[in-house]
Amino acid sequence: MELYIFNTKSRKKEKLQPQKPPKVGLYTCGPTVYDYAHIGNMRAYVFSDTLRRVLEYNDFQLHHVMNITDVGHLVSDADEGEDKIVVEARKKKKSPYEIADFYTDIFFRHARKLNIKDPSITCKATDHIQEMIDFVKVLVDRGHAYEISDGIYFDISTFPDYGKLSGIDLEEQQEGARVEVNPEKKHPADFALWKKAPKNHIMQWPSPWGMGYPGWHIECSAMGLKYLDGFFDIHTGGVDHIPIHHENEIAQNWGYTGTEVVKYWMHSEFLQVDGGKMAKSLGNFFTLDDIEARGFDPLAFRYLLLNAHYRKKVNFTWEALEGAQKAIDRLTEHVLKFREAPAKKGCGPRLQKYKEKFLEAINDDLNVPRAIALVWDVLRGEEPASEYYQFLLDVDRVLGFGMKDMERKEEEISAEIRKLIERREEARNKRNWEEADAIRDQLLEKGIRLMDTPEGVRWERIRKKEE
RNA sequence: GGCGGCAUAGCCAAGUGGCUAAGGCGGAGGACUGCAAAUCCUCUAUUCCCCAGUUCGAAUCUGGGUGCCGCCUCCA
Repeated sequence: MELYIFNTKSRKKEKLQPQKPPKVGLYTCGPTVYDYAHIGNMRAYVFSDTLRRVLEYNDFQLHHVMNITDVGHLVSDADEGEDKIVVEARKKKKSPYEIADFYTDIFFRHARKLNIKDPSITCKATDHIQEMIDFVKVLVDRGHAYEISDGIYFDISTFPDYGKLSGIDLEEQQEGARVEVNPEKKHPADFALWKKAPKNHIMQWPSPWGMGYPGWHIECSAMGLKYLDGFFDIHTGGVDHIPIHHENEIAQNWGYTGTEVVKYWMHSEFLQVDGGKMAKSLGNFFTLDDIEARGFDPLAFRYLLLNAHYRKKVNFTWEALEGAQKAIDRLTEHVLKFREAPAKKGCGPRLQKYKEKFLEAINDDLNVPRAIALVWDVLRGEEPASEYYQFLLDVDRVLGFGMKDMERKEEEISAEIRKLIERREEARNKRNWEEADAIRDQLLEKGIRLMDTPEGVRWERIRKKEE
């Protein structure tokens, strides 16, 4: 079975042919850790996680590298700005390293709640300053970079293919439309490889060009080349990275190696909220903690994301999340039924069909929504049998809903509620329906829903209505 | 100003030339139940933003229109 993925560079689905099969080197542009990662950020990582899971499902040997950007992101203006982490540190009166560690921890906590697997290697920019300096030195030596008063810049005029990835024609770009261009730069699109630090800049390191700190794109090149042994089979990121960040990476990689080191570029689309951009100023800026605070399961959010293709914008609404939560709750119920089911003869051929269709879906540029539909076909269309349960566990290697560990929600209930449930049982035994129903309503008010099953009463906590 | 994307049922969304337009949520009806809940069954887009065209055949291709969104700053 062949795996096809959409390559941003060619704008086509291409058959995956890694340089050294069965190995696949995957690089993911990781988080900038000066603030909370929001649910839009998390979409990008659910995407790269899905990609790696699909690769693993196809028996590729995965080598997955992700960076942690803990330095070098300017506040606003490209030339006059200040490191975002530094600003944050100043505000909170902590060291930049403490700030970065704090948000890194939260990022991984959120990632794990979403069943995002840890990359093989996670690398921090601040741990690779020397590699970046060496990289820049080579670019300077080869004439791809030049020095001006505030730093070392890449000379894009030395790279004829600049703009190819995003299809940008440099001549037609409105130069400095939103940013003032440093007049010392040879071309407005020349970008910083190394910045000279003012004295009060907290994070700075010695370099051949004096004290300073690395430019914004160099870390991915330096660390990626180091940990992926000189070649990226696949490089992922959000679509916002295409025009600047990845374009610049390509340029500097080419300047450094004289060749293209990334074969497939893959980019995930944005998550929108209520059909528009998510922004702090609009008050629709959410983190996974917000989702949990409203009583939702992080995996409901995972379901919501996986229910849409990674190259399509997905519209986040609380109503949609409600639907996703319901879906995953029911999925859980079904999975449990299948787990408890005995073996059954004769499901082999049908099972085979499902397996083929599943592989066909995910290998068609990660069409996970189609794969999920298939799971429902099994859950709703087949008699529970252990063979199907094995199939579910198998596909869950890609979907990552944690089916193996799914359990009915058995949350803690207070003694008071337990007592009410018991009193209702007594009333029911006496066929005192009025009292029993009254207690049931009372419990519902408290967010407890009762279900009288043949095996006795069951209960579950329900989410309180929004607002 | 430049570039790009999208428009499929109340909501979230698959599908990109040809059997009956996936799936989930919601809704309706039925079974079950003391009544419910949960579960199960059935139904829920004669039609894919509009108009014109190509074609034996289009949600899918082409042209035009409308609407929405994003990017052009180191935001995934």
